[in-house]
Amino acid sequence: MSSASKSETSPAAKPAAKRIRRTADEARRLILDAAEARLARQGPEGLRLQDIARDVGISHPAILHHFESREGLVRALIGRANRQLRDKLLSALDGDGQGGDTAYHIGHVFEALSDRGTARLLSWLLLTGRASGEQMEPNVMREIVDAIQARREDWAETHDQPAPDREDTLFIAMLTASAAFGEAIVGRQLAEAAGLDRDGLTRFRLWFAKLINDHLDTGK
Amino acid sequence: MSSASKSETSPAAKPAAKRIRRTADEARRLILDAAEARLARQGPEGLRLQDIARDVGISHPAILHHFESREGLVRALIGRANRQLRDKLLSALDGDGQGGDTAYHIGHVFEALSDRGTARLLSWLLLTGRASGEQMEPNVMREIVDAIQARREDWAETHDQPAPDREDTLFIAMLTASAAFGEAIVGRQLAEAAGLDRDGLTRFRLWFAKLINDHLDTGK
DNA sequence: GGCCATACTTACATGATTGTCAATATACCT
DNA sequence: AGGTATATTGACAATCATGTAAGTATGGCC
Repeated sequence: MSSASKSETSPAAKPAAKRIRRTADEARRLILDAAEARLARQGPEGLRLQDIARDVGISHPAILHHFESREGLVRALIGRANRQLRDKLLSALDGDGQGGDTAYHIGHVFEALSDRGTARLLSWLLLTGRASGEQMEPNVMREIVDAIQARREDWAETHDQPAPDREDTLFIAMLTASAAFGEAIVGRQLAEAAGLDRDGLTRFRLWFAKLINDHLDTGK
Repeated sequence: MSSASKSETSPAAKPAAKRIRRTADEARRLILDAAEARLARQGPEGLRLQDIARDVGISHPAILHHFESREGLVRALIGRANRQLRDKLLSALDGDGQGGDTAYHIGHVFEALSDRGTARLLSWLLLTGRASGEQMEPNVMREIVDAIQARREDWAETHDQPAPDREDTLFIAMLTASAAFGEAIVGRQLAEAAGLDRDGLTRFRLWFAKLINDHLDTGK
């Protein structure tokens, strides 16, 4: 009845002649990678210790050894995803090569957020009720808004325009974040349903950047 | 170690003196309601037959009796959510009291989509890999785009303007859908992280409607 | 009032999944 | 080389979730 799901036996492990021993960090990294991949592909229900272990090529107690419990693994996953997202976002904003092109940065933020893996991971966490909100991106969100706002104020000053409203900037950020998240989740289906071709999504992102750009120019 | 999750024993059922017997339809409805509530609150992992049964006040085999299997229940849930969303969207577009105010309709669509329950449910389905895309809203998406496009063309004609680009309309719809979905999932956290008060989200929606409106006026 | 269909229940079977434990092997250090 | 810390394993235990079977009670119908 189902096409392809459940256990998904990976044809990896064999009689396993010699035992491989990694450093703890390396092992943790591999496990988290595998877990993240499963999560992105199959959703929360695909997050089974046995499966992840098989993906990595180890036995499942090894995972418990490194993370104590399944919950521990999940928490580690949350932590790493948060850090990755944070880094991506901040570096997206750091790209200062483009002078005052705010929309350019918005585009980068959009891409950072709409990365399938990260967005889906975080979405799941939010849907599950984890990600208490404090550990989310409380400061990051503010940092980003501040960065964009600073840019807009610079631009306004050099062009002899009135200073932009801060809430307007905040809303731009929220829209970008929401849209990027949403796109990561329903984007494919939406595009498909609308009969949009492969690079339709690319055009969509450009269109969005332009929309924001126009708003920046006209709005104030 | 966890705040409040797991089984969440509802203090409902008691020695249950008399046995309640509902019509099959009524029973199915109650079960689906309970399942949907659990899903919205706890995510996929909260979708356990025992828990749902307890919520309704019945025993878990009763659920199996009505839906055959857990999968059957999930499918029924999908079907109902799709129908509900479809109805909401179409009725949002039917509100023809507002003449040619396209943004007004966009706002309604946004609200229909960003309903927490529905959006989270559908998100989970998409994340899980169900919702094959055919059963999604293939025609609905097109219907909506067509409806908006028709409106825009009417408006353009009466105002002696060039006809609007259809892809532009499509992108507006995609942005609205993505943003609404995203908002339903990360909206709270985002607003919280940004230090936005309770009706900040309302202002955000208005702001978005205005953004679209401006685009409609200026864009072409 | 008696009969029938069926919503519902209790008790049990089955399978899968997390977690524990003692034992083993490998990298590193002296 | 030998010793030690620990990454890793296989076998087992405990729990839990779905699903089955058989019997019970209730509403509708004649």
